[in-house]
Amino acid sequence: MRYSLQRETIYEVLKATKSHPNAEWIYTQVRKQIPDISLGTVYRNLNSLVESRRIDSLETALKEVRYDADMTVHAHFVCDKCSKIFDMEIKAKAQSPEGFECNYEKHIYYGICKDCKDKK
Amino acid sequence: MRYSLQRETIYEVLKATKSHPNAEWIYTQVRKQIPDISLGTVYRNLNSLVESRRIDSLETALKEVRYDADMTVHAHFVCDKCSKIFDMEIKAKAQSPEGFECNYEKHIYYGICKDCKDKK
DNA sequence: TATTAAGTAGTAATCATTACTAGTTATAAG
DNA sequence: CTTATAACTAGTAATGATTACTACTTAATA
Repeated sequence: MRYSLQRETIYEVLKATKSHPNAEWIYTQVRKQIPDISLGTVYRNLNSLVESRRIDSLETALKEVRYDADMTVHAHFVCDKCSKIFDMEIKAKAQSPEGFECNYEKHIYYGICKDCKDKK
Repeated sequence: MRYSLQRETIYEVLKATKSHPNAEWIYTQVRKQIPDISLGTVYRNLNSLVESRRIDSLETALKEVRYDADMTVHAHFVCDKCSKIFDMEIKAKAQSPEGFECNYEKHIYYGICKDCKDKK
């Protein structure tokens, strides 16, 4: 894989937020630095970053794809009401079956976040 | 929610397999019992079954959506090569964070399954 | 057995994502 | 330093899984 300004900018933008954004948000942010970057480039690089395991992808209950550059092993809590995503410590641990090679793991908890519960 | 033959047939077909199939596969199977069921009906009912928590949905590394009627808490191992999905036990039970209401959880491990490793 | 709101088949529409094309550029070797 | 070339890009067109729509059907209740 060759160096590309577009890919590194995308990575830096994602690294700088804790908001677990979608591709459109990243596109908007990156355009502040590279105004003529194309949305296809954002998607292509997000995919290549996921594939090379520099970032993670996850999805909300409404099947919206979100991204996260924090690769320390942690879980996510996705609010079904406001779609906000919270980082969580890993509380559940499973073990790969004999002979299986596990490369990465995804732990997502779905429910109602504190803010949305309090609003009721 | 009213009874519907289509929904129950979809549920029974999914309940009867351990293959974690996609919507198309379920559609093909259900048509053996209800030949003129429409694909839209399958999607609509899979969504309503997920929403009412009678079934679970998960996705492969290639973003293909799969379904599972086994609602006992367990993890999944998704093979990045052959996309086959394996059930796994979860060793430690998870706990929702303070003030958060967790309704369901998803634990997915991605990697290479035994069969694909042996084939190399 | 009449009412009605939920569900359905069939088809059209959506839209997030991917594919395509002609041009650009990082990188490494001469 | 060239030069070669394969990776990458912008811009746009195409894709396809999923959803929306419409007229019709049916489960459930009184």
